[in-house]
Amino acid sequence: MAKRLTQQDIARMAGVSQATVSLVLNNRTDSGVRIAEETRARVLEVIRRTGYVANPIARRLHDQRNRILGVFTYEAVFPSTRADFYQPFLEGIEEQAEEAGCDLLLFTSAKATSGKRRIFSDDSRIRLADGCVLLGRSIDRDDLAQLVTEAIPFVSVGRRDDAGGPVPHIGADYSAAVRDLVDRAVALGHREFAYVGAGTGAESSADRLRGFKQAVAAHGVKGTHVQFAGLGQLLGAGVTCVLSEEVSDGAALVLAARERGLSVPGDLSVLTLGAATRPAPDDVRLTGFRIPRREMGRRAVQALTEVLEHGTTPQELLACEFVEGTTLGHSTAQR
Amino acid sequence: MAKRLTQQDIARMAGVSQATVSLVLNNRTDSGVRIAEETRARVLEVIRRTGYVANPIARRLHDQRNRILGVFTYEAVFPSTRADFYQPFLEGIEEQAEEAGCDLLLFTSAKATSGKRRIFSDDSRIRLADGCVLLGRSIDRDDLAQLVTEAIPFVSVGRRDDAGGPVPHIGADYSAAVRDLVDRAVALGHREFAYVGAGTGAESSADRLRGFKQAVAAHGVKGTHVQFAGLGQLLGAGVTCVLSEEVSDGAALVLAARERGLSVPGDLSVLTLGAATRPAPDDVRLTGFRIPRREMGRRAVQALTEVLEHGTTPQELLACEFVEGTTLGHSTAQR
DNA sequence: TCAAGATGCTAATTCGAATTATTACAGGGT
DNA sequence: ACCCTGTAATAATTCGAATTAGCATCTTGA
Repeated sequence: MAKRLTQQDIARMAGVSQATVSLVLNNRTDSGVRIAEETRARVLEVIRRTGYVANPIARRLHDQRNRILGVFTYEAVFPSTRADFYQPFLEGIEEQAEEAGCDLLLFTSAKATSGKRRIFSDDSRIRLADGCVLLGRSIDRDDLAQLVTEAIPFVSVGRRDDAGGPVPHIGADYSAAVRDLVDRAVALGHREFAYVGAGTGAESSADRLRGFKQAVAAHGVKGTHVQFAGLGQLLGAGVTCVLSEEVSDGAALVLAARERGLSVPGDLSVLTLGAATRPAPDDVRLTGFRIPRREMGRRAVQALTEVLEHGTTPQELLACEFVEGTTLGHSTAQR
Repeated sequence: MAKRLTQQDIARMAGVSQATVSLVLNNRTDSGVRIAEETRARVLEVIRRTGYVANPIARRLHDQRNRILGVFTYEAVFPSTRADFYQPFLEGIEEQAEEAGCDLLLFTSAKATSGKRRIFSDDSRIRLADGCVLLGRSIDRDDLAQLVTEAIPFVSVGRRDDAGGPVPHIGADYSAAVRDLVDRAVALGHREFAYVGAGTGAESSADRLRGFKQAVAAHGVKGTHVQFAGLGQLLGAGVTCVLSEEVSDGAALVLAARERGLSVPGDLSVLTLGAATRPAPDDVRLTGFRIPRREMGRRAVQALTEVLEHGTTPQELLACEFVEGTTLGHSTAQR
């Protein structure tokens, strides 16, 4: 196995110094650098003959930039059970990284005792990358705080509360999206709402519930929040419009209603708030909104670039697009 | 932007020399190297506090080991149109990398003029990783040859012909899998076969066709090869069993036959050879074989480890598993 | 003829970590 | 006082390329 050629080798063959080879290679013609045409040709000829290519490692060492962007997730991203959730984000991330000429480093080595990955373990490799994109429904508070205090350049995909300082993020404006849904439902005559879902824990859940509460307050209508809900309780409470955090829960409600001989949206409207931690049946076309996952991925990488270049703390919420399904209709409840 | 910490910085903080930090970091306790427990603890404490991680670039410049494995594909892997193909491979790769404690570097930066990625461009970053897994139906011959001549540690997922030397690979034994299918069909009375598909170009295609030709020759039965085939031509030629390289083509043949009022496998048997470059309808349960994609990914990473440790050139073909569908039956052709 | 200026190239340094050779210092034995 | 042996840490060098300062050499112009 022939050892890889170095600039020193080329220099010897061309009878010049290593510095000259470097200058010729980088075509440096600017201030104070001059190489005789004859010499330049001679060096280029040797390079051509040998097929020499500069060692990118050495080059990067000098440039102080690895052009590597890290992607951290608490779990493997490729298994098909996770793919539905991660893929759109990663698609955007990959796209933008490609545009920026950066490679993506997946922190597959991050393994903790419990099986779940941790950003900071005994031998954290997070700093391998120039910066890092964080992906996941919720992110460990301590990890976040440490990222902030250690001033590691990173951007979270998804809004995050402060953790010992503002957390750079590109999120989805769930709050506005939910308000919009309530607005539409109110316009269709609905006055009795229910929010089904955690509404707490992850920021994304809290944001949705907050939007819900703001909207019902603004319209002066009735809105209740339940973590889990059977169809019976909801109907018994006089609810005419249900907002379900989880897509699959919403779909289940629709199916349950139909089994009871009820019409959706004739007797009950069901809206979904886009959370898809579980696979959902695709035969129910729920009305709700689309989370701009791919765009979030793209913007996160762009934001990370800004962090790296200017040390800023970008925070942005992207709008969710209304999705016209078949599960929102006029309220039929008597006033 | 906060500059990245160096060993020098750690050394200053701990009141020792850079060399000491390096020794502590690498836990060097072998011949002639001694660090007092007290000093070691002090250094480790600073490292822990700062979250310092060695610059992979510098590290790699000196020796060669990052615990970073590269993954090269000629196209983006996350878009949903590609995901079906890449995902199972990547799942295996990720799994094994996690086990090996390595991070994965996706070469998203590799961009060429034509839009299609190239392994070796002006500024190839392939050497950033310890080694590299190559993924794709077909891989550029020149790229392969250069990998071999430059002695870059890599393993191809999928068998590859020699390219200026043997190419390390973990492939699927398409040849044997196709022979097995023909064997089964012959046992059911089939004597007139047709192979539909490229049968050339990518090694995976050539292997399938080769297996087909070997099998029909061994059984002394009739076998023709057509790139594309209409159902009419096949039936007109007396074919009773069709082997379709592409899953979607096979499915299309089945649907076409049924539209003509023919029974599959009553009047015609259709086998698929597992190539899935296009999405296929999932309502046709084709008989054929399963390509062990995930296992190939796993083995490829294992093989890469061997390459890195022993400089070997592993070549292995994994068996494909027979898939009992509903499209292979007894031949009804008169003898 | 000599200083000023242009030209062409190279020596030396830098990047960050790993490694080898070497130094500094303690205590023990004679 | 002297040498010897451990012990603990550091100085110096290496990897390959990029860059800056600077050294020769050759023209000019007065």
